[in-house]
Amino acid sequence: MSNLPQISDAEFEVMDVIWKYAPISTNDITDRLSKTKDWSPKTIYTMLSRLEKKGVIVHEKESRVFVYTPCVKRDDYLAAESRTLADRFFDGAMKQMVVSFLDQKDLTPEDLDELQSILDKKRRQ
Amino acid sequence: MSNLPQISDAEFEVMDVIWKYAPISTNDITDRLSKTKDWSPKTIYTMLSRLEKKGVIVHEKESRVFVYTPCVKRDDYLAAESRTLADRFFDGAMKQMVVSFLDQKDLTPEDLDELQSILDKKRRQ
DNA sequence: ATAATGCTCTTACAAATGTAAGATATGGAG
DNA sequence: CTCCATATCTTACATTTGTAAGAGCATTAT
Repeated sequence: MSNLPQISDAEFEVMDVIWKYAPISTNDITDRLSKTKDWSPKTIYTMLSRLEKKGVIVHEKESRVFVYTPCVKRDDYLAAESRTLADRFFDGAMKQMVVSFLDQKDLTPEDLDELQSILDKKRRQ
Repeated sequence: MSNLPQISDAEFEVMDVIWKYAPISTNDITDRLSKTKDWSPKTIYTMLSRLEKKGVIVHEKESRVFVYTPCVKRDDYLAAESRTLADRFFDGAMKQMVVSFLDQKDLTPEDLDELQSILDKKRRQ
């Protein structure tokens, strides 16, 4: 589980639906995705094969359709991606990265308050 | 500055040297990179052209060699990348992302203490 | 039983990326 | 003034990604 394969932007979108709704059939996947994306079902099928080839999802035949399940956890992916970001920008120092995020404009004072209390709890554990 | 072009993994490595040492000549770039990477100088030259075509660096001719300077800030890139990550994994909520980072194993109790005090300072501002 | 429908499989093709070789131009050595 | 070293420019080619069309096969409607 430590060496997750690279998945592309478009593949991620598909993956994300699977993470949310698995086990989920091809048709349900295309239905969900067509709400936000303008992709042909054929395109989505290509993504599914590629994801399966990369080993991050598997399918089972349920009656006559395919039903997909992820083989890697979303959290593991997130962890891998954040480590990559930390490696690139902070020489691997997670803490430094978090510090830099605290500086970013996206956080309101209320957010900071909330973070503070979460941190408090966490330190007490 | 809001719409930064996509730069690839390999391009990023080159970019990072330029961010650190600009203004820097082609040769100095290849020298620096050859310490960590096993790339032909030709390969690095290709990266440089692509980065320049993408508009993230510029060069000046200094006597007979090229000297490169970035046109985008590393911090802006970091901000863009972290926003992308937050969009993907937390529907754009930076705060949620920071919270999830606090949960990650990479942070020691000392890190947490330090974060706490940084947060304290920031909230007081 | 056969045709139509609708899944899945195979193939396609352009753009981006990783990786670099060969061609060309130019400043400095002789 | 000519040649060479070396830096830059052009071209190349395999792989990955975005995007999908067409072929093949199985199930259902007639």
